Amino acid sequence: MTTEAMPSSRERLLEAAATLTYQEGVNIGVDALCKAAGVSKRSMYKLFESKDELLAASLEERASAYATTLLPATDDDRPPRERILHVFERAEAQAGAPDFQGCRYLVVQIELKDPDHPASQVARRVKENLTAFFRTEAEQGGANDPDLLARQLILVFDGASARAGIKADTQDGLIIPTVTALLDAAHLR
Amino acid sequence: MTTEAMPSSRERLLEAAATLTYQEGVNIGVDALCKAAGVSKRSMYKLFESKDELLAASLEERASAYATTLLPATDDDRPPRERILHVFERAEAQAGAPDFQGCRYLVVQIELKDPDHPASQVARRVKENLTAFFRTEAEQGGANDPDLLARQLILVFDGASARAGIKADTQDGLIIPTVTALLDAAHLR
DNA sequence: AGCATGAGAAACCGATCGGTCTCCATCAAG
DNA sequence: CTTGATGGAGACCGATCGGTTTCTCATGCT
Repeated sequence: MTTEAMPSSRERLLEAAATLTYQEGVNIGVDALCKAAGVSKRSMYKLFESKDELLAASLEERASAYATTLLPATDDDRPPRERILHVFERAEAQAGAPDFQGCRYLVVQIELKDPDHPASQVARRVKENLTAFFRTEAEQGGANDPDLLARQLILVFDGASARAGIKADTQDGLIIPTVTALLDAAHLR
Repeated sequence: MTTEAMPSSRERLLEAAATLTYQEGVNIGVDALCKAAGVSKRSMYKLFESKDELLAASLEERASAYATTLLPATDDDRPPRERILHVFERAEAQAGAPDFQGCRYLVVQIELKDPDHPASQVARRVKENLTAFFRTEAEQGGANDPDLLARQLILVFDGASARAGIKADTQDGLIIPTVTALLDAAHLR
């Protein structure tokens, strides 16, 4: 039972990195991260090569949970249209949270302008996986141009995330009609 | 003639701030800004209250040129649909530039998470003006729900900007079909 | 009991942050 | 020529950056 109650230094660092870089930006200091995690810098630098690697690892660790949250369950046998809409319903729900600042995988790529940064590479992979899901569904659903539809959907997904992150729009009643219009235009079943 | 040849310290600072914060992020140092502008810190702090105000002023100064570039000419009497598409054609052209990093007014709001930052306020106003243009055109064009269409369009606009900024998509043949689908769905003339 | 290991606290490193201040060269008015 | 205002160069301020090192102490193994 103690296995759950006491997260390791590594887990606490990953948690603090995910939370603080999301709230404060990637320029948050190593001192602040370690203090929040209750871990000394010495220990941190034994567990991770650098701050950059810590940031990348914290994104990596959340990647599967992120996919699980957004994507329909593996035994979900609804048609592609509903499976795609499911993703946007989840996204809309997330965007409604008061502390939502936009999809972390988008934000981190914008803040770190370097595409070669380890964290940027993790973020890019996460987005590519989501796009691949859209493309597969678009093919399954017989869309006119599955690749175009997938690109349109990730475009709307990231746009909604960015707009919600800067609190430019409540998004109420915005995303679903937009996605529906695109699905209709592609004649997706 | 000398009026053009020799930009003032103020102009050089605004230019350097716009260029460097766009390329390197808002965390670029004051030293670097002043060095790039060929202006001493002493002079900079006489011309501007703070780095934050310099950043805000540099965004403000580009705002009208930004609108002029994107929006159709005042004597452009094409129907709303073409006037809206004009904006996205311009945006697509900008996104194709090799050094394009996404709309600066979006990026600056994401990087400065504080909505009260003077630069964030300038950026928000610029976006609101663009949204207002979309809404006006949507009304003129008899869209089903002009407000919804305007929100959808700015959503796509920012999404495309963000995706292009992180170089996630070339955007070739993506934006125009997407916007067209939304205009059709809204039955815009 | 003795000793190696590991980790936390914190000093320390050079660099840079935003911002202020001193020094000095320039230049125009008298 | 003298004087005073201007502004550039850059030292300087305390704070913080990412990262390293020292010191200390608790733990556990033999």
